[in-house]
Amino acid sequence: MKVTKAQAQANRARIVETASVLFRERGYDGVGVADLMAAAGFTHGGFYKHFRSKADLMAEAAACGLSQTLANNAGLDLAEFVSLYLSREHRDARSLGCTMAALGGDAARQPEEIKTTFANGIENALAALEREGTALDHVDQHRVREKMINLLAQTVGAIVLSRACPDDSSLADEILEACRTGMLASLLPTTP
Amino acid sequence: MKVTKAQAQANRARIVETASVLFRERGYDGVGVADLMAAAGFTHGGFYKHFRSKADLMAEAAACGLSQTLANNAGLDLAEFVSLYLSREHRDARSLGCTMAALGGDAARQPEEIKTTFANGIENALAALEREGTALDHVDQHRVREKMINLLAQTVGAIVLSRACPDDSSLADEILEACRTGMLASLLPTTP
DNA sequence: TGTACATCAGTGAACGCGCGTTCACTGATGTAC
DNA sequence: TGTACATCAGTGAACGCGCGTTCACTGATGTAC
Repeated sequence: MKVTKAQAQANRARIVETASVLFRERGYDGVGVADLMAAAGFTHGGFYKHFRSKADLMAEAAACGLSQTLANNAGLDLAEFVSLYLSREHRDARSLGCTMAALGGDAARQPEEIKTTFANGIENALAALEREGTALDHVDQHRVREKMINLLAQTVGAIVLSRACPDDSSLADEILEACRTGMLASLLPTTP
Repeated sequence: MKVTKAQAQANRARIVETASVLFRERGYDGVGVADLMAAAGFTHGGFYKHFRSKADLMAEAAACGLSQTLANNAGLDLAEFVSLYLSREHRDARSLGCTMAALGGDAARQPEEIKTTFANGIENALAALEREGTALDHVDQHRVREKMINLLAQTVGAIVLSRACPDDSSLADEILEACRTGMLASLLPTTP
């Protein structure tokens, strides 16, 4: 049952994408190689024709998820980004949402290779945010990067905390609302 | 080898405390019942004399860790809290640091019981922060809770992101610094 | 262009291992008299 | 207060199970002639 080179490459990419989704949904330890391969439409044995180990795939899936997160939010201005990111829809769609929020906590316990991947993902996210922040002329241009780090930390933290609450929890919604309100206000010119 | 009632109760408490530390260090899936009991100074068989299941212990350990976090930061004003929370020392001491930051991401994938425990922990943290925020008379008193949610989300998010970076990463330190600076500034009376 | 053969992506059984959990047992504690 | 017995926290071997990984095999693909 060999397959064309192009097909094999496409299959490999499908495994990585499937993994990036399943890991966000269930965590690195919550997805087995067999689960993963079945979800991608294969049997588990073929896994090692594509990857040296599960850890190797984890690193690739993290890179895939992080760049997908970046692409999902491309072209948004800061207010649009904050509104979408801090929506109930994003919070409830862990498997398709931000990889930093879904797996950032797990990354801390993973090998250096995965942490490096996350650091690159954070840098890329900051670069995109800084581009938008620079466009706001009422923001102190010497502090754009600092402000964008504040913004990223608060949005990621808000999603993490909101998801840690029970599904029907009013606190979960309040966290999103408070951070949305607070951050949108901080993006406006100061009106004393 | 029976043991006095008081001793048994103390042993049980030691298991819960040990668990709350190990879980923060390695995550819920990274600590086995046998590991845990050995770390607490017992053999694994006795575990089920104290707990119905590992999941039961996880909920108790979460409550223990969350209230320990609260106690650790009791009596600090907001500026002191921010400075300590966003220190490298706290970031690097996962096993003794904030449970929300260490396990908040994992809580999202845990049963409702654990999420309820986390929601209570978040509420308690907010209550403590609100008490301090109310003391600052330059803060709009109608928005104290909102501001404290912003503060908690940003501090937790900063630790999560900083820990996701490689150990020697300058980005990891930059995140802490930027959030410390930004938040301490936001706690001062506005000077336009 | 057609034929013969090597390659290798994908299959599915099997591997050792560590997990959560159970269980028969031990022996000091706590209790009944 | 002293003796006999039931209790039960803690022990350590054993359980089934699912994990990551390996392997012999299959058969279409890709290549050499």
